[in-house]
Amino acid sequence: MTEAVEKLTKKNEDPSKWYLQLVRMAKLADYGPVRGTFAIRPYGFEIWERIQRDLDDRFKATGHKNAYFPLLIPESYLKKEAEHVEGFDPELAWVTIGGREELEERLAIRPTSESIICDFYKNWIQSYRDLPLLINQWCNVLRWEKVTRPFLRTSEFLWQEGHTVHATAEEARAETLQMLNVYQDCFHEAMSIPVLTGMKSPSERFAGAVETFTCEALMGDGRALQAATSHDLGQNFAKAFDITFLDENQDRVYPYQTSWGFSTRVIGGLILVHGDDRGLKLPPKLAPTQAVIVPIWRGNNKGEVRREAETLFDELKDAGLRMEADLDEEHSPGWKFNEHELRGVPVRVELGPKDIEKGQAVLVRRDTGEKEFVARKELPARLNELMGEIQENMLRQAAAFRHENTRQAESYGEFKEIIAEKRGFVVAPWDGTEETEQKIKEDTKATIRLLPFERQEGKDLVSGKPGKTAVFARAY
RNA sequence: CGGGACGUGGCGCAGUCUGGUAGCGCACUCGGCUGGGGGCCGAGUGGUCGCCGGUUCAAAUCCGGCCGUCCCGACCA
Repeated sequence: MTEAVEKLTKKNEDPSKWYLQLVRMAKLADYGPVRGTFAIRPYGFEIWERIQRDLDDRFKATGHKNAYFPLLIPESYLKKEAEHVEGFDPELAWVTIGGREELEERLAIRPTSESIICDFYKNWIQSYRDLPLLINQWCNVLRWEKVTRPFLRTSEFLWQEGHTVHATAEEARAETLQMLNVYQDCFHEAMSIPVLTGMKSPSERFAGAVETFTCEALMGDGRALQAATSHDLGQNFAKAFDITFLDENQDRVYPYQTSWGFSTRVIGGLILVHGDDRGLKLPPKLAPTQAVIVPIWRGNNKGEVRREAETLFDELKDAGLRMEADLDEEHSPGWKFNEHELRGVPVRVELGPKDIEKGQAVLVRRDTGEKEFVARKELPARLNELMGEIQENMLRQAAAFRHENTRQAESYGEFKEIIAEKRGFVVAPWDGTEETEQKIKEDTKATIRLLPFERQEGKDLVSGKPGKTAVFARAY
C-alpha cells in the first residue's frame, strides 16, 4: 500500500527520470534479472487487461478468432522469407540445447510469428472456401534489444498479432486498413490518446511487407511513439511458405496476407501522454480504480465516518463504478491524496464530518484538479457522468497538445530549428527518396513517422525536388 | 556495440581516495498521540556492501574479469 516518500521528478525537468520513477512508484512494473525483462505488477497488468479486453472485443466484432501458436521457431522457417530474416536476425534469441542434448537445428524464440503461422496456414488453406482466414494471437515475444526501457522497449513483451489470409489483394488491403482503424478507435475511445494514421516510408516498412501502416502518437516530451502497426504482406509470405489455394476457376494461386500488432508498449504511451508532475493520470475506462473514497476523521468521530464511507462505497459500487475506499488509519488524508494522484485515480471522493453533516461529498477530478460539492443522493449519477467527461477531456487535452506541437516547416533551417528546440510533429514535403530521409535523420535525428493518407504537393526542403506531405518527428 | 556515470537492507544515499569487520533518511513492525494536502514521539526488524577471482594478517574500500542499470551515440518490425 505504501511506498517510499520520494519526490517525483518534474516531468519537463528530466522526462526520462520522471518516467522511470513513475513506473516504479505507481507500481506498474519492476526490473527483472535479465536485461530488458520486467515484471508487470498487478496495477499495471490490470490496465493492460482492460486495454486487451477493449481491443479483443473490437477484433471479435470484425470477425476475428483467437488462437495460439508455438513459441519456438526453427531457424529454417525464419530463413524462408529473405527480408524477414534479415530484418529480425540481429535481435533473435536462440535455443540450442534441449534437455542435455545439443539440437540439430537451433530454435528461435519468436520475435513475431509470421513464419511459424504461415507453416500452419499452408496446410489449413486449400480452397477459396477456406478464405478469408482471420486469426489473432495474444502472446509474448522476445527481441534482443540493446537499449531497453520499461514498457516502451523491453526484450520480452506482451502483444497481439493478427494474421489474416485473403483471396485478393484488394481484400487484404481493406483488412489492413480496417485494423488500422480498429487500433485508432481503441486509442481514441479507450485510451484517450489521439493518433495520426498513415503509411510508413519504405525504409521503415516491416521486414517482408508490401506496405506498412501505422498509428503514431505524440508524447508529452514532444517525441513520437509508434503505437501500433498494420501490414499488407501481399504474396511475399505465401510464396516463401508455399501457401496456395484453388480458386473458383480451379486455378492454383497464392493468397494475400496481412499482419497487425499492438503491444504493452502502449502502457508507456499512456504514461507519457497523460502523466504530469503529480504522477499518472488514467482514463476512466482503463483505470483499475475509477474513484477512491478518502475519509477524513478525528479520534472522536472515526466510527461514524468509517460507517458512512463504507455505506457510500457500497452505493457507488452498486452504481457500476470501480470503487476503492481508503480506510487505512495509518496515513493522513494529505498522504492519501498524493498517493492516489500518483496512481492516476480519476476522481477522489472526500468524506468528512462536515460533509456528513451537510449530506454531501467532495469530488476532486484528477484531470483538472477541479473540486465540486455534490449532494449525497446525486453522487452515483454525478460520478458516472464525470467518468465520461474525464474520458473525453483527456482526449481533448492530448489532442490540443498535439495540435500545438504540430508545425509546418517552410525551410530546412526552420525544420531543424523546430526539431532541435520544440520537437513535436513537423509537417513538410518529402521527395520520396531515401537520400533525403537519411540526411534529415543524420542532421536532426528526426525520422518520417508517416505519410498521411491525404498528401499535398510541395517542394522537398532538402533536395528542392517536387514532393508530397510527410510527418517527421524524433521517435522513441 | 562505442563514450560516460553508477551498482551498499524495499527506495534514496553516505562510507571507497587514506583497507581494520557497515551507517543515515524514508519505508516496514509494535505502542501511543494525531488526522480537510505527504503528522509526531518512543521502541524494534532487516544488509555483509551486484557476481566471480586475486592481493593482504585483514577488503564495501586495492587489482582483474563478468553481469546489470542510467545518460549520449549506433542499431531497432
